[in-house]
This record gives sequence, C-alpha cells and structure tokens, in this order.
Amino acid sequence: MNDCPVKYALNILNGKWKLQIVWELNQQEKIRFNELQRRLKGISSFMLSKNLDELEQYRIIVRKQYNEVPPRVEYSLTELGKAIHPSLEMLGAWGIRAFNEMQNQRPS
Amino acid sequence: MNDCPVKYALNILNGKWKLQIVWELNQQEKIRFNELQRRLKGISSFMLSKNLDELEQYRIIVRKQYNEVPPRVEYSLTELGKAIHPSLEMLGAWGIRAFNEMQNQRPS
DNA sequence: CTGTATCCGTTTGGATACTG
DNA sequence: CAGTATCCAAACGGATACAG
Repeated sequence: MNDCPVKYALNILNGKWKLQIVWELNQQEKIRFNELQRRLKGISSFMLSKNLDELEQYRIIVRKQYNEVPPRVEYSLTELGKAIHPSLEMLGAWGIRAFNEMQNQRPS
Repeated sequence: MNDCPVKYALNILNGKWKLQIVWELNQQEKIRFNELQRRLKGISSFMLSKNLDELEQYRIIVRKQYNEVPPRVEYSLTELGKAIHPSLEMLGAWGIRAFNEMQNQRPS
C-alpha cells in the first residue's frame, strides 16, 4: 500500500461511500452528521460513522464537536482533503471518455 | 455507478491488481500472460485472467492471440488505457502529500 | 502457455437494536 | 443528535486441480 502513492491515494477513497462523502463536503464546507446521512441516501449511521472515522484518520476531514444539547458535530475538509479535487476532476474527465467508448461499441 | 464519472473511473481500476496491471502495461507496450504473472508477484492465473478480461471489457487493454504452439497471447493498452496515465500521476502526487501528512503527525 | 472450474476463507457492507 | 454493539449476507480474493 505504501509502496505506491497512487494505490495509497485510491485506498483512502475506497469503498462504497467515501468518495461521495468527500464530494458532499466539497460542496458544503461544513456539514452535520445527520444532514450528511440524509444526503447519502441509504447509508446507515453505523457505516457513516465508520467512514467518517477513517477519513479523519487519513487527515482528509476534520470533526468538530460542540457540547450542546442536543449534540452537534460538524465535519469539513482539511486542506489535504480539498487538494484532491483536481485529481478527481481529471479522473472524471477520463471516466466520461471511458463511458462513451463503451456506449459506442455496444451495438456490436 | 454510471451517475458519477469519477466513480465509474475508480470502479474500472478497483480491486487488488488492476492498477498494477495497467502500470506494467504502461511500461512494456506489450506483455505476455506468463510474464505478466511473474511480474505481479503472488497472483494466480485465475485472478490474472479474470482481471484481464474485465479490463478488456472496459476497453482499457487489448488481447492479441497468436495461434502458435505453444500458445502466445499478448496484452497491451488501448489509447483509452494510455490516456489514464496523467490522472494517475496526479493522484500519485496527492498520495505522496497525504502520506507525508500522516507521517508528520505520527509522533503526536 | 494460457487459461477454466470448483471450492473456500476473509473482507466488506449493512440491518437492527441500543446508548449518552 | 450522533453515534456503538451485535450479528448477518454478499462480494472479493485465492488455492488447487485441470483443460486445450
């Protein structure tokens, strides 16, 4: 994993939800646990919590807790987390091309 | 999967071996099944075959078969396959940064 | 040499119930 | 509201044997 930076990067975003979490945070600056769960339709609080923990360990996101009643916790991207966006844009552009090349040859 | 180009792209490279296969093909232009298996230390012929099939279906690689005895099959990247390299370079650069930020904060 | 068929252990994602 | 604990099913990776 640590012998290849690309694999290291991909590993951080691996799984069903992490990319989407980063994407939501990129559009929101800050977001609360519950709202994030609503936006990621279908995720359980267990999975969301687990994925947020992992992203925090990799320093992609920051968790800020306010000691209020009811509890409030806000998540946001770190500078490192924001810095991945250009790579994702580039990958997305390639993804569109890859998708189109599949469609073109479907009729075969 | 098809609703997000980034996810579509990541899905193509998903798994334990596909990234490394693309990487090897990027350095070799052509490579035979057996040599590829030797380079990807630890992969079984079953897994290699399966991963090559999937990459071929996504039009990332091309399989060329020569009807000789013994059989010879060569794999190479398509133009689409080559075109992913800049994205991987960029992701790798970010990966190095992410890795370093982890190391820096380890002593905490 | 280049695969396929079968079977199996591990990992991943998730449903549900519960807590401070 | 923001999680944790427990348990379960499906997906993934792989070992082994075998085939053209």
